[in-house]
Amino acid sequence: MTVEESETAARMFKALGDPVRLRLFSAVASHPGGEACVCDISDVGVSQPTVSHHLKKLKEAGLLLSERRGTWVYYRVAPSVLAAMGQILATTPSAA
Amino acid sequence: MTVEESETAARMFKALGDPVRLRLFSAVASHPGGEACVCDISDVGVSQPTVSHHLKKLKEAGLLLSERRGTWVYYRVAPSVLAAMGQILATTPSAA
DNA sequence: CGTCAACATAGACAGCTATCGAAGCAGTGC
DNA sequence: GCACTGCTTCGATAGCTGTCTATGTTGACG
Repeated sequence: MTVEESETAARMFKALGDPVRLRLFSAVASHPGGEACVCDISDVGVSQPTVSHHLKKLKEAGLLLSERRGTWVYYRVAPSVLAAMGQILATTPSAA
Repeated sequence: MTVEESETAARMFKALGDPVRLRLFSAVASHPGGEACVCDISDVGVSQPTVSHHLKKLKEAGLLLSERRGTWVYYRVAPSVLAAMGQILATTPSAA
């Protein structure tokens, strides 16, 4: 594992290394249609600006994408992340 | 995803959310025999006390186990983590 | 144009964290 | 018992982070 690889992967792990962000990511990933607007998932126990802050971090880490449609902003899991999950399932020998 | 679940999982992600720790974990996991002594993996670009500090964090997160044998201390991936990996491979539908 | 709702940004602050050098502890071997 | 090696712990410090309140921005609707 190279230094560069470890830094990219660590950035993603780090983004998921907060309970609030993990619940937000999980909520987006498991939402019907594969996407959710902020108002759908902002009931995680912190204030609205804090939710926005965490979603920004998840976006910066490359885990989520956002798109504005009218008044609402919709978030969905980045395709590259889904691809990475598929990659893991395809390349892992049997069960570690 | 419950609050409790998210906190446990986030603790593990957070532990892997540092490039140095990720390389250490990777080095242990990919080492012949499934275990490695500190001297085998401590070439990650930081001082030796810092390596020890990171290994402690990985142990506290439940990702690694350590065992002293004579002068050396050996680290290996925790069985529960290996089991969790197997679980993911077994329960994930196809490719996310 | 004015108002309202949905999100984002700015600024501040307490708490955590990664890192180091120095010192301590545990075994080995002479 | 003494010195040496491998690793951990201690103490200090600079930098990051999660949270809040207050304020901006963007679009919808009369």
